[in-house]
Amino acid sequence: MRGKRHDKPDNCMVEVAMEILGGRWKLAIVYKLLQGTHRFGELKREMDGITPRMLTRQLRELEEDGIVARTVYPEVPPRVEYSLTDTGRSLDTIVGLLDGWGRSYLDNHHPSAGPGRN
Amino acid sequence: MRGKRHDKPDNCMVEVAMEILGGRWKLAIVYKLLQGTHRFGELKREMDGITPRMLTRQLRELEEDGIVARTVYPEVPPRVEYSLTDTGRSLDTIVGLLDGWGRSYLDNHHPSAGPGRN
DNA sequence: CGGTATCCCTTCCGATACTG
DNA sequence: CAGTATCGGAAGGGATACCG
Repeated sequence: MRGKRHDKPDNCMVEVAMEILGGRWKLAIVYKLLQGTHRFGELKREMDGITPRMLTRQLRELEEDGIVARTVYPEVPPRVEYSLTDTGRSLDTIVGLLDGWGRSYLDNHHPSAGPGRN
Repeated sequence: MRGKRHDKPDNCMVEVAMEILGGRWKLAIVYKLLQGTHRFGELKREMDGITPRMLTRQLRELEEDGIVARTVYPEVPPRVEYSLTDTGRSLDTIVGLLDGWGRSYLDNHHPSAGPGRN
């Protein structure tokens, strides 16, 4: 999903969004940060199963793409806070709709009976 | 993005949507099909650079996930038409917003000057 | 606390050639 | 026309251990 950076002379710009948000934990992070600023450790604790390596990587990529802002406080012990940029906050509606869509998807395809190729 | 099928007892269902829509060509396909039913060859011609193998795979996965409906007409030469299910059409708003977001993202991060880690 | 470094496996996905 | 078969590279991402 990465590698070809947003070079889409295409008709449809959906893929641009996907290149930026397509990572395994990207939207989950944005979702958390929509609720407010978080420290590294907070995110790590609240995102079930993520390794520090992955959290760092995804945060750095979101930062480079202008979605997340990283603030380092020169204290001991170190404190680093992550928040959304304006661009990041502009994902509010979309993330909300995706969350709702996923929710109702799990309903309609009632997980009790659903096979779900696995 | 695939493999762990929609098993998210989590707080946020965004990842469910991502597992379904996260493929390289998935949303581009949905985007096309939102404009109406298409035949295999039509999609292939209109989606720049996609190989038949990839088109088949992504269509099949979308079908298994209940997004796309596949209709085979027993004719010679063969004709197969792809359209969206109700679930697929329910992505209309989201796809539109993602498209708009990608578009304005490319603007704000004016591609003329933007470095874009590559 | 907030990360890195290393290793390695899996999945994705593109190229190419072939088929009913 | 609408696919399949096979191959192989590359990116994504998890486990574990260590660092300033």
